[in-house]
Amino acid sequence: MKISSKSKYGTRAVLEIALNQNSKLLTRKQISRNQEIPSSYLVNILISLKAKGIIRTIRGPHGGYELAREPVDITVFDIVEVLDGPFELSANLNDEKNFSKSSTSVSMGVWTRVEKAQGDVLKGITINDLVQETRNLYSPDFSI
Amino acid sequence: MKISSKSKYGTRAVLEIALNQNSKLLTRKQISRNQEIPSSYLVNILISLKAKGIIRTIRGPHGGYELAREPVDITVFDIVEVLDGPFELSANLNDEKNFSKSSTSVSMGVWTRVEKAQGDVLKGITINDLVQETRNLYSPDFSI
DNA sequence: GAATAGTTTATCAATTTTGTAAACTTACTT
DNA sequence: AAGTAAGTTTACAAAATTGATAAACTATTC
Repeated sequence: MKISSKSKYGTRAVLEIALNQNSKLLTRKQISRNQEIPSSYLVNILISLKAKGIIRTIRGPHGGYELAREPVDITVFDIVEVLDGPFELSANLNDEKNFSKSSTSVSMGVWTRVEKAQGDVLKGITINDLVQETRNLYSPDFSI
Repeated sequence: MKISSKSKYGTRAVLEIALNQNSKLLTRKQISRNQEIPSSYLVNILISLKAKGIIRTIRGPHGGYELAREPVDITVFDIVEVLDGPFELSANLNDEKNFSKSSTSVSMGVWTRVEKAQGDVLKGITINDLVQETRNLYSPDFSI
């Protein structure tokens, strides 16, 4: 799997929405401006995130985007899988055809292990974690 | 970082050379045939591997390729770094420009952790490991 | 010096990624 | 009900990357 800028944009967009979840809906324009993501590219990303049930929308005037689940229930893996997925381990199978050859099946095991490690890291980070980290950076705890 | 088929070809090529290291040099044609890698694509891969000191060559008739280091001293990370690198963690810095913004620097931390996890897996697997695994598959130990 | 095998360089086609545009739908407001 | 602000859908296109190929070149052996 690859983590393209689409996933990076997507993660920042969801984080942006999460950071404002108590105030109001965010419009695409606001997300685009605050996170410096091309607005017409952001369209595609938001649509995908909605389709996967990560964000929710309200149309019409005063509409916008909000989270569909609690930040603690959204992992970065969820976002990356939508935007750069599918993250299935079997993806490698199509890649290296002749896996009857033992050297091929052995090397395949390497890529499988790498993907698993990636996935584990991404599954271990929730949007809530990122919100907390961001708040800590913004107003750090200056306890001596 | 992404692991393209270039790295996959490269790993199989080095493994192929390692599996034959006691017998003789392997020509590009042999590697190409045995591992089903397009010969003219393999050229580029072998050149890169040589430049990085992973393999060594002898030119002229009866020439070919051999390992430049012991299989136990070549990790898959070495190979992937040559062919899909650079694997530097700072690569993300160019990616997400405005990292003065705290949400950006927070999300960057995610990708850094993913790359680190990937790298750790790749650094933990040597060509010697792959040779052993391949031999085990080829003539397994049938102890009841 | 002829044959073999690696080297270098340049190019090209296919794919993927990134980004844009325009017509369309929904829903609020007056 | 009309106007407007928002999200939706579809299609397309530019840019970058990847995968692959070819041809001229250099070194080495016999």
